Amino acid sequence: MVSAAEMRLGQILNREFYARPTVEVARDLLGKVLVNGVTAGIIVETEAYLGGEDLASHSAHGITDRTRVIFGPPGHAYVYLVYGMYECLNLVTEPEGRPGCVLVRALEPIRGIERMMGRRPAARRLQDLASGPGKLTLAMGITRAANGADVTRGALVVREPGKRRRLRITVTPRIGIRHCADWPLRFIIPENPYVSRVKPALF
DNA sequence: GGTAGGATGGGCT
DNA sequence: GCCCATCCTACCC
Repeated sequence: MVSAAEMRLGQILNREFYARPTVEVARDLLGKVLVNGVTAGIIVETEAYLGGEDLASHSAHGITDRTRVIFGPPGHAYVYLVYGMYECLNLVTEPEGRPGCVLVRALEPIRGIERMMGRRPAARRLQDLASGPGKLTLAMGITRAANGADVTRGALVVREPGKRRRLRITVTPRIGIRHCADWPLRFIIPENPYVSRVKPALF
């Protein structure tokens, strides 16, 4: 899926990138490269979690110890535990004070693949390494220790790919939620085999 | 190919 | 006490 030339990485996404409407950031993160230490993967699936009427968002009931990061400055990681077992990585969006974040749901692994496989013994194929929010954090070694971390510097960052490419993007409802279950807030690179699962396109 | 059910613990009412 | 932004295994076509 990815040529050797494309594995060369570009600039780290800066805070301005994240300080925008959540939906724009979610779309624009597709094709970018998530890096944590020696491991890296191309982001192929994201979901936007908004403020306001979006009751699926953790921020929907206001600021708590857990949700404080989502209201904080953009360009930071929000990592939480789901179902008592798995951790999910979000990137905080919008100007400081406004809630919003993007759930990173799937990656096409490009660097540190051996390392990722060691962390994901259940994965039988490359396609299963990081094709889901819980799988991705396991493979990349991202834990709640990274909650609140600045993703514009340090070990955990997002970079431009070496070669920019025009992407086809499909919009679908978000996965695994009860509230606002039909809102068009999931973004995928449709032909990419590392997407977590197929769901009918809306547009 | 497909899905039902269980593991497991924090957050919040 | 209930609700989960999930994943894996077993089992069934």
